Amino acid sequence: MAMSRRDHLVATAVELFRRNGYHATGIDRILAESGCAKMTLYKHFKSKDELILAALRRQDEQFRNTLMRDVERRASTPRERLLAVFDALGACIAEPDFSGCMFVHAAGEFAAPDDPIHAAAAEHKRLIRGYLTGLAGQAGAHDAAALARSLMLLIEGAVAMAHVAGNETAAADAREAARVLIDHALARSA
Amino acid sequence: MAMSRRDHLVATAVELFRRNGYHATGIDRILAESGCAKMTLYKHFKSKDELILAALRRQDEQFRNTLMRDVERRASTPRERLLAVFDALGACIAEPDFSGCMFVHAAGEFAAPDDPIHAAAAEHKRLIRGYLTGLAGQAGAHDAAALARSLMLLIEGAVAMAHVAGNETAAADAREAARVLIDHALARSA
DNA sequence: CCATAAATAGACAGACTTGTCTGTTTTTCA
DNA sequence: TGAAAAACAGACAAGTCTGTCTATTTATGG
Repeated sequence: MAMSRRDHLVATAVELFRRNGYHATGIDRILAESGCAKMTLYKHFKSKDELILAALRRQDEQFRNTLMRDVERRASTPRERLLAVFDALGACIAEPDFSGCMFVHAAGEFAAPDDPIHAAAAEHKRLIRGYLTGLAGQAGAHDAAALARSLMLLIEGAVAMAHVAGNETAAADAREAARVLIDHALARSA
Repeated sequence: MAMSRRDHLVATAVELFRRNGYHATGIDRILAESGCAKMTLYKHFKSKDELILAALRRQDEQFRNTLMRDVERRASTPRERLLAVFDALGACIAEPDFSGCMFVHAAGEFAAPDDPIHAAAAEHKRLIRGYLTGLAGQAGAHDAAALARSLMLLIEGAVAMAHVAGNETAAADAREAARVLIDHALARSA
């Protein structure tokens, strides 16, 4: 089954927003790249901001699904899965067109916390953190939420340093630090 | 001594770029806010991009000076100073107009790694990391660079999570994780 | 005090932006 | 096949953007 015109538009938008930013990516560019007409876009979306929101929602779902599938494929025990998150992260960062976290960039370009776009980015981060909290709980951490929060910092930091500073070792650094924090959290809980 | 017209322009640009992003902040807004004429701007800077570069350079210097002064004031031993970095970070995040890292946002809006603006952001991160490496070395870490890289991830992650997701505990979480990583690194080196 | 430099206001060009409108063509589906 | 829906191309409006230009006013330093 072929992608609907709407989906095609959103998929193109994700790629362009991810690689070039939100304000710097014009509607016309998205239309040209996707081969859609302008009226098709404005039939499906009230405004560019709505398209941005749709792009963020799509990327949120796809990213989390890919992450969870990857992690389950890579490891079977909860503790190993916490570490496998960082292997998946490393693969993501190593991709040739890696360009940082489009949610962080969205929050940067739409800085007001009550902006729906900023709020969508915030929700994405909370969902990822929730996933980590679940894994940490399964692993037997005494304070699963605290472990998840600290691992989340390593993930966000690795993405930022890899993108901004081109730090090639970011994911590996994060994995090693995560191992120490996980061991510490699980030892304390035992 | 009053600020030169040029410095005033750059200081205003820093504030507006930091709070509202780069593409979203127009030249006219900067001029209105600073009370400068357009020709004054274009006498001092060849283009908006040059003004952005000057703003990043100014913020880099000011941020690192403030950080180092704060850390030295807060603690005296190298190990305590590594932790004090996170106290300074907490104060920075708690400020009412905190709006994330303008270098990360710059890299997001100017994604090409060879863009001078992206390069300036990268250099800022390397300088901060270098500062941490120095402190880690003084603290006696066996692999000072590795400890600095992991602490850097916590810092970047805390800034991102505080800004994107409004995570109030980010700095405290980062500090606690840093304590574990520092203890681990110093124990291994002893 | 006067000459030189710097900063000013404001118009202007040209390109680019989002979003609307019209009319035609294609697709879909019954 | 034929009617209804969807997508199409492209012009257009109204606004914004950066950057240039001119002409006037303000500072400054010898």
